[in-house]
Amino acid sequence: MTVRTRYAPSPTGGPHIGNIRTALFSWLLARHHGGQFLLRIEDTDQKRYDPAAVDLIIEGLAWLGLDYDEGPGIGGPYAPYVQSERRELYRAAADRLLAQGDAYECWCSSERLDALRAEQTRKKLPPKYDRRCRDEAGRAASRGEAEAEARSCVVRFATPLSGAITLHDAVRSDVTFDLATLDDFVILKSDGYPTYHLAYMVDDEIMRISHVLRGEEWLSSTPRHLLLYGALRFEPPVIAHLPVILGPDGSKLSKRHGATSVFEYRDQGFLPEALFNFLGLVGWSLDDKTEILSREEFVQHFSLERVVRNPAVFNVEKLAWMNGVYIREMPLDQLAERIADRLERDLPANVPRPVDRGLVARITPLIRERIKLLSEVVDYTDFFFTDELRYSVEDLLGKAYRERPADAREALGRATDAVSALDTWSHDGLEAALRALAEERGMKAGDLFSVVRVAVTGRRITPPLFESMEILGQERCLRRLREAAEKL
RNA sequence: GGCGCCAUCGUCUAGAGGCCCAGGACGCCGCCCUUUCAAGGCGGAGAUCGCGGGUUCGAAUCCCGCUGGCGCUACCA
Repeated sequence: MTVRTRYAPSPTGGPHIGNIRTALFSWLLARHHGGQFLLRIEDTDQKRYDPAAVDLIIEGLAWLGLDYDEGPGIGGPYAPYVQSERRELYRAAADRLLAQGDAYECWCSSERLDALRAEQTRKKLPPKYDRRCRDEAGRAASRGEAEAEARSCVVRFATPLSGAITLHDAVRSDVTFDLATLDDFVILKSDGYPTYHLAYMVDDEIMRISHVLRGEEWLSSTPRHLLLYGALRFEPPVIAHLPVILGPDGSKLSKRHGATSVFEYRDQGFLPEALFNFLGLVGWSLDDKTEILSREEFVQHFSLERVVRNPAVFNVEKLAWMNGVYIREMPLDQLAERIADRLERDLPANVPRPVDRGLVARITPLIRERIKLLSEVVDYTDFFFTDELRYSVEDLLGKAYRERPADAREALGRATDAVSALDTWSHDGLEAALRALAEERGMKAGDLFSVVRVAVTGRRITPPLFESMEILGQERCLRRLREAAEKL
């Protein structure tokens, strides 16, 4: 049997970190077995439909490198891959169930349903549809009312009133459900669109999906699905419910916890490689020590057996650490390219674009072990690109010269002299000259370097000073040193 | 309220009866290196394995109960 999995998001917004983890696991499973991974858009809820979402979902998958074999845009043997374009299929399935007596039309108004629910909740009873339309008489009555108001009907599945059904979940032990707790759920809405329950399985059947991976929030609706598979005579796929991803407070990860869209992480300067690695480890592990795995290693080792059952809190700090690891391990030329892209967007508007790639290439080795996120780049490097340094006198003096600005001024003056006397402008020449100066004047080398640092870069935290000065060049450094002295 | 899932350091996890008075990683704290900041090296604190009962010569690992957290309970997915 060839393994075919899919990512079937509802286009209601950008790709959520939780959904994308499910996509990642599904992709991994398919790739591990040399099978196929498909993308299918489940746009059956017109009220929440967001037309921009489909492109965002596709872009998010591409950014993470989750390529799909069939889906919108690229087609495939079971096209179309968008549910709103497949409505006759669901209608036909519903008709079959109607004909078999496994489903019935329900003409109840939403007002009646709401009132019913309210009443049940008030009495502390489980809210369930009362099956008024399940028998002929009730249905006729409801239908009369509905036609008077020109309302149409929904189709409900007729669940067995008793019995039990058990799910053999691929990551959990068997889960048994009491059918008496179920109600007759809607499979076809009054607007003619199917609900998720009907739509996904009709498509999975047609598209020959072998494994369904989804979030644990679906576990409680699985007994309905099992019933539906049976009534439709579908062979159920392997079903695996993945643990939910939690926010720091232990509730399901959502907007109020901060970033939930993969694009928010991208914009914060996370690398797709790092997010891939990190997400691959939320709910799955290789062994007792491996943290860093390449895409290929994930594909090679991934298995449903090692998916954990317990929910996981999303640990952004660890993701940031991992991002740093990826930044440090990335080949310099590749990193330089990403840094250049990032600078184009983060540098002040008056810095000419495109940024000087040669310059970026020289800077990259100086900052690569100092940054965890691409977003930190600009603060480390802006002084290479602009002469508008904004620092205060306090920054310049630092702790060492706070009480004696005159000494700082003198130090700067002597440093300027020492450095202007240099005939070769190199970092070791600079260091030798300034160390000699400190020695000669009885200054702490660190104190001297610190004033020079702020004078030349405008910042207290910078890449290595002498390398930076070498790149900046003699002329610019001298000018900045003099400007600094004038401030005192 | 009902149904269901889950339960090992703050967090992610390893652990499928003796190898565990519990291993790794992030974070945290020291020290070293050092021109700032990092990175790196070394070391440390941190979990009586939610609680209570069993089973067993022996339990984090099996069983039962409890508690807690979470999820679902829509003509949303």
